[in-house]
Amino acid sequence: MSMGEMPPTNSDIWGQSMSSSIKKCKDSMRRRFNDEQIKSLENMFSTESRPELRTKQQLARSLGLQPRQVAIWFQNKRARSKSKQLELEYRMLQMSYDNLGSKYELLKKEHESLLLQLQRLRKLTEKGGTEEIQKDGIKSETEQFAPENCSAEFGLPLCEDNRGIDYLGPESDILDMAQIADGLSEIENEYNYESRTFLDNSGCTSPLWEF
DNA sequence: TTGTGTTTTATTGCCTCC
DNA sequence: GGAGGCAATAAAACACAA
Repeated sequence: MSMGEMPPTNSDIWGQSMSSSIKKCKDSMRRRFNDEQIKSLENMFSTESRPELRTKQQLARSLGLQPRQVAIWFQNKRARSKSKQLELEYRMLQMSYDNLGSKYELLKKEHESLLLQLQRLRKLTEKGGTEEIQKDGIKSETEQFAPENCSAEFGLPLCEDNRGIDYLGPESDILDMAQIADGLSEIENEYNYESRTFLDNSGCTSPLWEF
């Protein structure tokens, strides 16, 4: 096509009644819509993604297109829009998943540290208290578990209120805690199993899922 | 220039709704 | 049953690196 030559309009190309040979020929002359046409179509789409037949006919007339072309454009546009939306949702879910994963790892570490603490405490109670240990010149257990030492000892973040090990209360309570620790170990197995399936839980109400 | 990947326009076949 | 929508797909148009 020479520079000054007018390109065939889309309505010239897309007659409704065409023989297959003509259709093939005209098919090979397919043109993309021009900027003005795209702009108008986009404008209409932004206000109404499924316009009525009459609206599509009016738009087609004003743009020099066949109504069918306009209908198809809207159909394709809806499909593109939907896939973009899906892509966006996928990215958001991915971010949420990563976020949840790192949170889980933190909780797991904290859980392991707590189990370790309980094990040490259990040993302490089995040995019969702190006096014997102090006799051997070893640092007293209460000293070891002082809040200021907890973090360095176990790699465990201190409690927000810095209650540390004192929070556990008297030794009779510690015995109960040791029993709980046994239960915890069993629960941990289930926990690990559930952690593999927690994302399947459609009833999850965590705010992490709400953007 | 050409090979390749992406985008855009159009078709086909199936489904739903009135 | 016809109209319109959607998913899948074809094929032309386009972009771009080598």
